[in-house]
Amino acid sequence: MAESDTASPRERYRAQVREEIKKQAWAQIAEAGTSALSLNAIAKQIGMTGPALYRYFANRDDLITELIRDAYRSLADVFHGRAEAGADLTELAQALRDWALADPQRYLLLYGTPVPGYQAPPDTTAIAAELMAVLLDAVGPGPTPAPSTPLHEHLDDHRAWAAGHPADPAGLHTALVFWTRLHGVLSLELAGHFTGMGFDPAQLYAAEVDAVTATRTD
Amino acid sequence: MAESDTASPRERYRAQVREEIKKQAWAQIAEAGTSALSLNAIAKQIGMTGPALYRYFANRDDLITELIRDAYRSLADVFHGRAEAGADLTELAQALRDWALADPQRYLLLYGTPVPGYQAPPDTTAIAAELMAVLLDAVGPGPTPAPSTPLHEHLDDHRAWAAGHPADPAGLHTALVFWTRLHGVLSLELAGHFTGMGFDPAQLYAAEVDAVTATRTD
DNA sequence: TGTACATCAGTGAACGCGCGTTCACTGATGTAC
DNA sequence: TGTACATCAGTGAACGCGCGTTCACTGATGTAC
Repeated sequence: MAESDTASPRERYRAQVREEIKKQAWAQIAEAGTSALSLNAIAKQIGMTGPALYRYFANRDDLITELIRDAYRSLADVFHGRAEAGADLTELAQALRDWALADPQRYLLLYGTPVPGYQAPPDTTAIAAELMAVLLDAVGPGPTPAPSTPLHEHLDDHRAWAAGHPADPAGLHTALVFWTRLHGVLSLELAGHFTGMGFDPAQLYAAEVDAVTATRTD
Repeated sequence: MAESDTASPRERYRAQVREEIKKQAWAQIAEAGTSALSLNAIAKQIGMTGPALYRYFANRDDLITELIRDAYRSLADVFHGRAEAGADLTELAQALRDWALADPQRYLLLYGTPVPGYQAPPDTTAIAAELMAVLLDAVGPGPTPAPSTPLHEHLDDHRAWAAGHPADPAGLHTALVFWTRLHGVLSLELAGHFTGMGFDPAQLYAAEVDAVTATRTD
């Protein structure tokens, strides 16, 4: 930890307590969802009184914002790490699934039903854009000539979200369906909508991954 | 209304108040999500006191259950109606999208992040199975011979959820991806994850619908 | 048609609870001379 | 090395609020003779 060299003991202690608060917050979210997250309950859990938390977070929304930021950061780090190791779309998809299953509520905090009345801070959308960039890199250049569709033209006209990435329109499409199709399977699985149906969601997921990569090699 | 012939005035009044309670409940859900649904607030909104609602619903969970049931019923009715009119997968997909956009929170109540600690009653899963049956009917018989994949074999081995429907394995797959892919686009759209990206979700949805039907005509 | 009784919708008070948040304070830790 | 002062983490009491739910009750509506 590079900070511990320059940080004073007090600063290190502060950082430690902040981490403990967040850890307990995640535990609570995992148990009963984000809407049930309570500052008083967290404080009790770590042996403090409620008001003490206000030394570390301005208020409840501030804490949630930090959790969302951490979650995005965590996923972005995983993606970066895999991408630097030369991962293709299939490996990124596997990493996404592993990350989601490791902590379902963390995934749902980012991509599930939004917390009512909560507005995400601008820097989280910046990290989301970062994720998109990794995805577009992994999509890579497509076979030429890519047959153009109405959607491809539409995406080519509205590519602001690609943040200057030079992907061809078909690549933009592939990145989007990577996101939507895998989210489709994952979110229904995490919400428990497949329980009792009997089949293995992992196999459906794998087939969707194949279908996504196929949009690129057709 | 066939009931109004046999129902006593008191019974009709009861049904009327029940409807009003549910209507206000939906209004509240639309405004702040299901977790913010409050019996006292509903009562105040319709000019009653809180305890009065207990004449109509045993408790808060009971009311939510009824709302979920109504939502499933509504979607199932739409599907049945379109199917009887001979709708194909594309038209069912359009109906699904229209239904979801007409009341996003209603869609999210069924397919969004589950209410923590809430257990859906068995009869809602029965309606969900009904929806699947309509979908499998619309998928129809496929081109022969359908090339078999590992997933197809897996689905053929775990087809309990198809409730005896004679669909071929490829058809089971198509029905599943109809569900997961369209949910993928819809849920991200409803959660606001496309806002600010600039492109039109409807066009991405349409392309996904085409891709789903293509899994059947390949 | 009129009276006696039963049904039942809705009220108001109350219970116990937990929430986020503020505020004045104590006491330990760190800093400056 | 020792003393004086500043910083600041955490407490405990309090505020106002809304929640789900129960209970004994009033008063209107329906039923039976």
